[in-house]
Amino acid sequence: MVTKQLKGSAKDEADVTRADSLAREIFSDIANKWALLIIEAVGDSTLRFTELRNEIEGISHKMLTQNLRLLERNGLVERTVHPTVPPRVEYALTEPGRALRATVGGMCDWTHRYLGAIETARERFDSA
Amino acid sequence: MVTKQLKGSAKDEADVTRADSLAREIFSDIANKWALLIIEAVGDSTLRFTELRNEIEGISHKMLTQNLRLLERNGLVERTVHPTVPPRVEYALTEPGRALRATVGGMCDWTHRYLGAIETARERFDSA
DNA sequence: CCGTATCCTAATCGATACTG
DNA sequence: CAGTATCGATTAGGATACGG
Repeated sequence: MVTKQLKGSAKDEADVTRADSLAREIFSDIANKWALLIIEAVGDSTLRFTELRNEIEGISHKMLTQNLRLLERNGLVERTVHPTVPPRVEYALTEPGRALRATVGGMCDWTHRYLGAIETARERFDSA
Repeated sequence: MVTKQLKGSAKDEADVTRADSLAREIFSDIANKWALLIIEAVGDSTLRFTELRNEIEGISHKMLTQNLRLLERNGLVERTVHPTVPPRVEYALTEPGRALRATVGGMCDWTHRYLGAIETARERFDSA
């Protein structure tokens, strides 16, 4: 259960408690706008920093590096530096990254599928 | 493409541009830790405010109401007020909400599935 | 080209108190 | 019980500048 974590620490449950806490931590790392958009943007490609920046509308230099580091740390993204000058740095999804990408793709599909329904819901809500 | 939005407004592309911008807006609403955890927590149940609060470890009163409003506004969650005293307010997923829940469930499964791999990746990363 | 660091503003969040 | 409002404190995030 990702919705639960850190609970009391009866010695027998110490491990599952730790796992829950870790699960939540990972979930919190991943479940944010920029991280998910990056995963979606990389997809099956191998992209350079600047290419990613152009691919993801509105992301700042800082947010991109920050989230790429985060994804790299959690092993979702692999970073390859080509020691040329000027440097060439490429990003690609790892196996875990591609696995997550499947569900992120689902979220994107969902967004488009329900776009109209959501717009209507918003209008109803806002006029109340 | 959820990764793109607001682009230039050549009159022919005005509609798709608007749709992209809306898609991104919705995606940003939804792709946050608390919103996703709430969706996961509600699931197929009908839960009261306090039940939800207990279900989601670490969420504050404020974050819960705030995100419930957000989900309600976007038509993912249905709010039912029973005019008793004390009041009884129940939350359940709508059809769009349940559809999204499927993919959120996928994210949670993913988290548990790759827990070990991620922990290892982190250790490697942190010792560098 | 890519990354880090700094500064500064805006947004987030928790705690608390108050209403129906 | 559920919701709103307010207030500090923390953090996120953009802009900029500089180094490899």
